Parts: sequence; structure tokens; C-alpha cells
Amino acid sequence: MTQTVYTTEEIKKIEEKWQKIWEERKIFRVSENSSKAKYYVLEMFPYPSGKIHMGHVRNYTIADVIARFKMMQGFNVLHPMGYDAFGQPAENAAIKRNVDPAEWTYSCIDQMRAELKRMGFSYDWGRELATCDREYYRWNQWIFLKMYERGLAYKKASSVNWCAGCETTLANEEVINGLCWRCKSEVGQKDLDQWYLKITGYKEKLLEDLQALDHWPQRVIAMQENWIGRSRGVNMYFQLKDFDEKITVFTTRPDTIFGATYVVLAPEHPLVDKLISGVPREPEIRRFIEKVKAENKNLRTAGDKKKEGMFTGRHAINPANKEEVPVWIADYVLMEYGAGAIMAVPTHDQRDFLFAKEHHLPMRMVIQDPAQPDITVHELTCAYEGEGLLINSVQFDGVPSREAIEKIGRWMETQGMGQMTVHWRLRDWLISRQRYWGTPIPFIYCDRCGLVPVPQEQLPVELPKNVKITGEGGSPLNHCPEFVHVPCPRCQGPARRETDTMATFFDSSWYYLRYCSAKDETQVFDKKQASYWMPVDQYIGGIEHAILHLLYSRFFTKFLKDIGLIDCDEPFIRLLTQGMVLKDGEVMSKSRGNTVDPDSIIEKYGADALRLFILFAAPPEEQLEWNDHAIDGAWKFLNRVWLCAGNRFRPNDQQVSAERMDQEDKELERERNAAIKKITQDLSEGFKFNTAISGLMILLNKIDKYKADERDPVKQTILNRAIQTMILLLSPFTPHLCEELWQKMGAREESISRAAWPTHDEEALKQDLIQIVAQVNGKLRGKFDVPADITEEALRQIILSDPKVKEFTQGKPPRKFIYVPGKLANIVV
RNA sequence: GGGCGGAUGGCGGAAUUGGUAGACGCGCAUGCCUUAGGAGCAUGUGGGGAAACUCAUGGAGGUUCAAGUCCUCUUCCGCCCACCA
Repeated sequence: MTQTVYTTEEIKKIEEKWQKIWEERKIFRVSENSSKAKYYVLEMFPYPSGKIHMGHVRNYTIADVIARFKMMQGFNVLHPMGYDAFGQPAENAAIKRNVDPAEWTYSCIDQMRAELKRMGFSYDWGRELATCDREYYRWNQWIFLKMYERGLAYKKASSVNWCAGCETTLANEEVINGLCWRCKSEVGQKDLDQWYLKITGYKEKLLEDLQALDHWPQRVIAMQENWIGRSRGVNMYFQLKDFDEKITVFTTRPDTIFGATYVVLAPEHPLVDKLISGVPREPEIRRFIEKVKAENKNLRTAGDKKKEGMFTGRHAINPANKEEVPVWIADYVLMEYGAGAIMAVPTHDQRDFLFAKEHHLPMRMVIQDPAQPDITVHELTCAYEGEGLLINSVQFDGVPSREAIEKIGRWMETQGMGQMTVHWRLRDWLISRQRYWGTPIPFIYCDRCGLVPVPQEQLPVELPKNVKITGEGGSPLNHCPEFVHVPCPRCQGPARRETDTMATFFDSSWYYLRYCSAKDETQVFDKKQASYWMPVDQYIGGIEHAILHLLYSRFFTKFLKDIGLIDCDEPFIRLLTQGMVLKDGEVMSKSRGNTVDPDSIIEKYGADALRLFILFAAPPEEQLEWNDHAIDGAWKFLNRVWLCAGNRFRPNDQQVSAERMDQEDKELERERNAAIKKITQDLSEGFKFNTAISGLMILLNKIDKYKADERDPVKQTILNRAIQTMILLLSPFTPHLCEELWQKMGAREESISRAAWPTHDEEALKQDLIQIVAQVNGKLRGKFDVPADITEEALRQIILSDPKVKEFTQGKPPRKFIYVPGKLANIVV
């Protein structure tokens, strides 16, 4: 019988067959009751749009190879999947197509699940969850109430980012260059009563613990550090002239205090009103302030915008030199950062320099630029922001600026002029959304009792059905009287429910914990099971979640540890951020119209070929350029494997001892062992799937070249062994094909994923003859096959007597002979 | 402005971490197989040169017996952050 080409029909039959077996026999179901070491592999769960795209395929294929590799290595592998199912697209669909968001979402999930199954991923489907499930979001509410108990969830009236397009508030993190991250419309400001989570309560830990995340990409750590934004500086007090109050300014550059020639307040600063009351230009100033306040905060702070400001007519005293300096108001000072007021040092801060030039404000140099020590204030064309010795700074003259930062800070503290302090960029997390398709925030407003949390036993606060979603007029739940009007849980009097829902980032901040006991209806998650599985050993997803999702998840983990529910500090030990999938040099996206539908590729080539291509084309962290030809290549390779294993494997149970092997046999055995070693290394030390696959291609090439007479049992055994090893090593990458071949070759396991990962024999890697490269003055001049155990002296004789080497040394005696054992010899003349 | 990555054949990418640059694959070329296939097999494929050789890892220097890899300067590209005081 001859096995022929691996056809589309055959591929389809085989892939469906094994997907069915995996499902029916629950091959990938796991429990924590195992003596094996655990390994938790997790990919960032998808928003269920219905269709999977190449980005998903890449993300999940990477995770699947890791999961299957670890299974075969004997780990108890948890590999779950679910859906980040709340959010605006469902509402938009509801508006556009007049469908129920829940119905729409669940039908998308069904489609998506089917597509994921067609890829052959090794998920434990028994743990599947969707964040819009009643049994999931109920625990969102439970966690929210726990946070409230601890003072970590609170309501605050504040000016918030408001997206008119989505008719909702946005977190700072969701505003990108002044535009809504989702609909790209311009974001404005609005005063609203909103729910916040006090993530700032964990800022120190969130920053410090980054240091321990050795297996996270450096840049993700840097991005989080940046976002948390710790900066050390000094709060300085500028006494106002004619008033009792002092203005506090924050600066990271106390070394420049003697050059502070004016003070600037943010327009929102609380002292502004008092200061400008009664000054001659009061109406004009008020108009200016109103104008700035109405402006979009993010546009206002755009880098290239011209700075505008006005003199208040008031003065303050520079605490260091007791000089009177004018007090200004300007749009480039933000109330949210520092003290909402700055001291301006035009000579050493470029923004202050431009502002001072524009408004003819005084300047004084206090740090000497070593490159042009004699330059005067009038000759300056830009601020000097570098280091140097202090000048015009009384007792600090001559002190290097770096030292002066510390010295002046301490001096001001002892003089009561200021206080050394630390400022953070991280803000509390605005969680309220005026949206329907999200988790209802479990609170009730009672005229008599005030804000009342919904009692635990009344959870979940269910999202009502049949709510009219128009996309207009704020929160849809507001227009749903049976939801809004409820009795107060405390006094039973008439009360109103909170109608805001939670931002979906809340849902995704703890789903990895829920997977540990996904079906538990009695608690948020089972403590014992979570402590068995957590933390996640390997997390995989896109770089776009480097800040928000990962920071929030870290925050939740720390909180849940503090209330005694888990025992780990950090949720994700290792993080792999996979690169984007490009086509024609651009990111694949619907709007660009350059997508390749995974389904159509599976249809033609099968899931295995798609998986193989996507892993082979680039290292996982790098961008991947889609290539129609290369997928053909992946299929070609699988076809060769199919033909090789199908036609050349002949069952026999001959034992072969090393003495009976000839040169070719030993050679193939060596290649087999080398492949095991290389591929195991590539998968263990970082995830070098591309080179692991090239190693498999090399092994197949060697097997193809190996001539074995079918009637020679020794050769057949060696051939069989090589083929079996190849199939085992290939199986995490292309599981369907390998399951089929493994079974044909007489598998004892139910699934190849239960077979043991092969190990190599270091002895078999040894060679009798090795190649030594000879160099003369560092240039390659010859190659010599010599016995592996050759001495340096013997090698030296061989090389130096070689005619070609002689030609290049021109008979001169070597000045130096450098020998790198087993590799290379360099003759220096 | 700050931070983090990159730059190697026609293309995707390798290179044991200082030791044969271009593994493996795609593409291309020439044959073979007459079982006409998304085949398969063989050979070749960085540039120059008939060859011996020689030049080549964005550019310029340097360290070294030896540099894609280390150091200094520089150009270009990508991503993230940013009136953050």
C-alpha cells in the first residue's frame, strides 16, 4: 500500500476526526488533583466579534505549542479559553441591527468557538467562560463590593473625559491624543458623579514589584514605570504678597530655585479666584480662564500648541532669595499634576524660556553651561537644561547641579521653605460607564440611607432584558423603570439603583482566577484550586495591553491577596508579547482591507499548515509578514512528512545495539538525537519556534537521504525510530497530522499529547571525525577532518604541513597558534 | 524631548553569545521522472572574477589572533510615552 499526496480532502477528514476525539474523550480536561507539577498557559482572551483573525491565530498557536510541549514533558497543564464579552460593539450592533446585545454576543461566541476548534487548540473547554455570563459578572459585583468595604471603590464628582460619540465617560487610559480610543471622536470634559477604583493605593507596590518580573519584556516594564510615573522633587512655598496664603509649587529641579523669576498657576488652581478678585484686568482674566477650561484637556496639552497666559497683577516671594516675582496663570500648567502650580526658570527650562520671551518676563542664569561658560542671558537662544556648576545662587555657587538638587532640597526643608516629596503620575481608575452592555454597579441610592451597597445575598444585580438601546441620552438603564425603582435594602423605602455599568477592563482583571474553578457557583473562585494553579506561568498577548490590562490585573491580584483569597503577589510570571501580523508591510486590519481570513486558509491547506507557517515565518515577538507562497511551503513540508511516515515506516520490534550499526546508521541516530536536543532547547529557552521547525526540516531531509533496505531489520528499526521521533517532536506544532501518523504507527496512547517528550543521548552525538577550520591571520584558509580526540600538537603538524596553509604563511614560522578545541585554529604570522 | 527595539542575499529569517556569515524555508534557474501533480527528485543560487582569489552584515572609526556580535561616533526605520514642572 502506498500513501499518496496529503490532499485537501484527507486533511479535512483527519483534522475533523482528531478534533472530535479530543472533544469526546476530553483529552485536555485537567484537574488540580494531580501529582504532576502544574503549568498554567494563558492567552489574552478575545472579544467575541464572531470571526477570528490572523492575530488571534498567531497568539493562540504560540500558546498551544507551549501547552502541548509542556504536557508531553509531564506537566499538568491548564490551558483555558473564554470571551471578554461585555462592551460597546454589542451595543452598536444592537443599535444598527436592532438585535438584543446578549443574543448577538452569544451567537458570536458560538461562531468563534467553532473557529477556535477548527484550529485544534488544546483547550480545557470545561472551563470556558464569558464575562457577560450571569455567573461571571455576579462576581465582578462581589469584588466591587469587597473593594468598597476596603475603601478602594468610591464615588467622586469630577471633571471627566467625555466622549460625545460614545456618550460615555472614558478613563485617561482610553483617551489617545485627545481622541476616543474606540470611535476616534474628540473627547471633551464634563462634570459628573463617577465611580473610581483607588489603584493609587497600590502605586508603590505596583512600581516596586516590577523589578521582580524578570521574564517580562523590558519595554513593558518600562511602559508601566512610565505610566506609574514616580518623580522625586520638592514642594516649595511661595508666600503671596498682600495675602496670608502661600502658593505651593512642585519641582524636580530645586537646584534652579535662585533662577525662579515668576510663578505660574493652573487656571483651575483654587487660589486663582481670590487672587484676581478686584484686579484691574479681572474680567479679561476670567474670560481667559473660562476659555481654557472649555478646551479639551488633551488638546490643551498637545506638545506644539502655543502657550497662552496672563499676569494676575499679584506677586509672591521666592523663598530662596526673598525676591518678589510676578504670579501668572497659563494653560500649560495642569491642575492634575504636582501642585497645580510651578516656579518658572526660563534659563533652564525650555517651556518657561519660550513663555518668558513671549511675555517679556525676567530671566537669570543659575547653572553654567560648561560648553559656553561666558554666555549671558541676552545671548541665550534656548534654555540650558543640562548639568553644570551653580552661579548666582549665593552660598550654593560652585556646587555641581546634580549635588545641588539634594543639598538645596535639604536646606529648604531645614529653613521651612519647602518639603522634599514624591509625586506620582498614576491616577485613580474611573470605572463608571453610561452604557448598557456591562456589569451593573451594585449600589442603591436611598433618600433616607444614602448610598447603600446591594447585600451579597442579592447578587447578582441582573442586567435587565428588553432595554431599548438607542445610543442617545446617556445610560440606557436610566430609561428602564423596573430596574431603577427598587426598595432600599436597609429601610425598605423607595430607592433608586445605580444605572452605570463597569468598564470592561474590570471583567478582564481577574478572569485568569475564575478559570481555576470556572463552574463554581458558590464563590468568586475556589481558594485551594486557585492556589494550586496560580500564578499563570506563561501569559501571551498583544503589546497593546502592556499598560492598562496588565496593570489592572496586577492591582486586582494584590488586592485579592490582601483580602486573603490568593497567595501570589503577581498574576503572570512570564509574559510574551507577540508581534503583529502584516500584509504588504502594513498591519492587517479590516479598515485597510488587507486581511487574510484564517478560515479560507484552513479550508485549503488545513489548520496544521497554517499553524506551521505562522510559527516558522518569524520569531514570536517580531512582526510577521504574511506570504501566500510560504504557506504553500508549510504544506509541502507536511506532505513530505505524510509520505515519509506513511510509506517508509514498517512495524518491527528489532532491538539494535550500537555494534551492529554502520556509519550511515550512526549518522542518522546522531541526527535524531541532535534534533531532540535542539528542539527541546529552542522550546525551553525562549520560544524559538522558527528555528525548532528548521531543525525538524533538517531531520526530515536526513531521513529522506537515509537508504534502508526493507529486509534489513537493523536499518528498518533505526529508520522507524527516526520517524517516530520526528512525529513526536512535530506534534505540538501540527497536532492533527501527527496524531494520525502516530496512530498509524501503532500508538499506545489515546493521544500523542499523552506520549512522553523524547530525550536525547549525549553519547550518540559524539563523532569520530570532526572538522577543524584553519585560519591564517584570521582568514579562512582550509578545513581538516581529524579524529575527535586529536591533540593540539598533532593538529598543528597537520595544518602547518598543508601546502595551502604554507602558501599563505609564506614559509614564515607562526608567531602564535591559537586553538579553539573542536572548532578552529588560527595561525598568526 | 524621553524610553525601548531594529537595520544581515530578490524575500522571511539563522549564526553555538567573540570563532567557517547567510542554517531552514520562500522565490528563481537547469535537468530528471512521461504516474501531468498544490507533485516528487537532483543540482545550483550574496556581489565581482575564467580561476586562484576577493569584497560583503546601514555608515565611519576602534579593541582583538579573530567582530554581524564588544566600544565610540553617525544615519535611517519602527513602537510606546510626553507642556509631567
